[in-house]
Amino acid sequence: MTHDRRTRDEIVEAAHQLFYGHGFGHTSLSDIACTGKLKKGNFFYHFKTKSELLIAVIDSRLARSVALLSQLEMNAASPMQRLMGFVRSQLDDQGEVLQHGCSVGTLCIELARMQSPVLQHAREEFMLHQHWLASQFAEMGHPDQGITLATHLLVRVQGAAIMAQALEDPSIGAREISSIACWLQDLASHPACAPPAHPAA
Amino acid sequence: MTHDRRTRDEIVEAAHQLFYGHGFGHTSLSDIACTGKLKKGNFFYHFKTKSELLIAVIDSRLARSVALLSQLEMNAASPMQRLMGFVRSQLDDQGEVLQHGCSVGTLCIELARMQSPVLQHAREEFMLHQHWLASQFAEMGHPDQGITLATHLLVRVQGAAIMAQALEDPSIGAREISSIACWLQDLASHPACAPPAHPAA
DNA sequence: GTCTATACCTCGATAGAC
DNA sequence: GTCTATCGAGGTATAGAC
Repeated sequence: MTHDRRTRDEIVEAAHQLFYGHGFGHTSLSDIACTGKLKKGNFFYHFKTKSELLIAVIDSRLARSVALLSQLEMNAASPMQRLMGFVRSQLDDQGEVLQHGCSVGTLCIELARMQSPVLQHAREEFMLHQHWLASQFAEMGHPDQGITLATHLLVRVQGAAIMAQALEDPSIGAREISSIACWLQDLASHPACAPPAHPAA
Repeated sequence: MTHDRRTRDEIVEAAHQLFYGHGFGHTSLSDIACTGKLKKGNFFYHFKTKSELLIAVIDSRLARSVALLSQLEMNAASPMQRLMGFVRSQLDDQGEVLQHGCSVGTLCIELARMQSPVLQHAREEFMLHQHWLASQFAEMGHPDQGITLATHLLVRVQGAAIMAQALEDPSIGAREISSIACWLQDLASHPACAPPAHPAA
């Protein structure tokens, strides 16, 4: 039972790494088997299909995201600090995002193109981020535009991740961090009712 | 000879559509054969490998991009109008980009994950856009920051395309167009030597 | 629970008739 | 130049011994 659970988690972790680095479609069960100690034929004791394995991977990512966000809330006092903490966690020079792209974004794109029903589940991580960011913007004094501003922030983070990966230039991440910081500064100094200069509709 | 060329072009066009909509890896030669009149086994008279077909598709896309950019130069008088013309061409509500993502961005991501040598070729379209945009920014009075500003613009466009596709919400494109318009307005009203408020490093 | 062996499929690519 | 037939590799998934 417990042993069951542990090897299952090991499979999920190995799959997470490979799906992230090479994509879902281009990762075979043999690839996953190679990294671990298990043989290929044994996956189907733990998961009925490859898609079910993917769902488990997404669940594990969601749990990580929840942990990250709550850690940001504990470590940063102001909404502005929390927002910048989020941005840095995504676009850190050392992080994987600039190298492999954002795991959520790239997965969603791949699943959308495959017309996979799992897309809906993968999307939940985006929405988790979106609503957390929106609540930070609300606390900053922009309750009505929370979702809009959150989406705009995600647009920038995703765009930076793509361009950094496509052009193999991690400095794009650092530059976008600075740019976002400027934007948030502007936003914070605006009164709540006035339309903010930038991501307004 | 001429007939040769025409069926070849038809294959390239069909492949372009399918690679765009479903990705390179998830499009089989059988899929391409289904849309056209040719049988599968016949591809290899026109292309030695599937990768070679991909290169031909990229070449055709590059030609289209060149045509688009020169058309923008003809139709718009000011750099600002040209920049906005570019942004609209990418994020137009009717366009394919919001539905399928940007063809360049999604292809680069997929090829990077496959560690395909063709990535370098696919990247050329990004660089074409990047340098054209940079020259527009230079003409607007920001010659030193041309590439930086161009990259930032691409970050936003790519990000909007990803988020629109991932969340299946095309309105993200329209909102990002407005946001970029505001940013460019700000930029235009700044003197060349002063650091612009937003995408500065 | 983990292994080996294998069924069954689809893919990219080749061979050779026409 | 286009067709049919087919090969070999590699994929997901299953069966059954241990």
